[in-house]
Amino acid sequence: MNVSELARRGATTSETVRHYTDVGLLRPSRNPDNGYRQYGRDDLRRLHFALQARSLGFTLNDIRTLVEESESGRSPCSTTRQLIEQRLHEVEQRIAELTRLSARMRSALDAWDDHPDCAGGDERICVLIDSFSDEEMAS
Amino acid sequence: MNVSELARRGATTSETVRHYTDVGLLRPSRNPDNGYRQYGRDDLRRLHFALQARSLGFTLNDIRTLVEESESGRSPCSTTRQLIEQRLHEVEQRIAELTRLSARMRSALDAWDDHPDCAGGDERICVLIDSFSDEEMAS
DNA sequence: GCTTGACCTCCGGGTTACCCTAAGGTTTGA
DNA sequence: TCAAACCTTAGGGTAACCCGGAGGTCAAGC
Repeated sequence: MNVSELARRGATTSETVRHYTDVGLLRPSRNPDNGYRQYGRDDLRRLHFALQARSLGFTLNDIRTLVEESESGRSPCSTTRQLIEQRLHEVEQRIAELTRLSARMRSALDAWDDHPDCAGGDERICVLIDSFSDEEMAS
Repeated sequence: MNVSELARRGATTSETVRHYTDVGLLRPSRNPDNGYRQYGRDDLRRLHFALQARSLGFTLNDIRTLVEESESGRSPCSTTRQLIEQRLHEVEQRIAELTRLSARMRSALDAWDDHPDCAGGDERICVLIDSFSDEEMAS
């Protein structure tokens, strides 16, 4: 496989494949005739993994660590475990936040449709903005 | 309020406040004596809103549009509505993806603990990586 | 009155994970 | 044989910041 085929199979772009190669996540051999990168089955697996881990918010650096450790055949060391646990925890928080915020944005939008009023005075009320202005903690 | 106080009240950093100011989201006056930025109540509201909208994935550019339109006192124009609907839709998808992926990562981690085996052969099995390798679509 | 520490200003470079362009070489199909 | 569609490297650009330096300002303590 060369760049564009790996990209296609991984449902990503050639640039991303090249980038992951540059940072050492993918390790193609080179076609001696023309210098083209040549990827194998493992690269496709790594690419799949990397893309999903990226989506979970791991950095490419962390992903490289995970890949290396996974391929070493050892059990994850405690720092690696922590890395994952930590991220998983953050993802849970993130899901909760996204859920909360999107509900808020939705109702703010509905309210905005109903009264777009941004009363002219000094204490103006702009529905969309004010509904995010933490007035809920006002006792 | 000057920079650091606004930052504190918005639970963010001074750099972020300055950045939002640079891109025109916040519009402080200047203390004529020393040139310090001076923020008011509206800036705090806008800052709150901007931070939450950022967290929902809106760009600073889009946020500026939202703020301007909201403060204009008009109802959201259809493109603005679309902007929000679109983002809300993406957030829903994102929540679903994060949920799916984090469950997968969790079970991959558990499996990795159980058998760290990365069999030496050509077709090696690295639990963590392979569990993201889309083998589920293999009938 | 003077120093100290914590602010402030602007400016320019660094970060991450890419994307895009340019200038060239290669391969493939009509 | 020629064009389209690949490939290479090298470089710059992007968003939303973070960080550092050089220098001005300000409130507190001695």
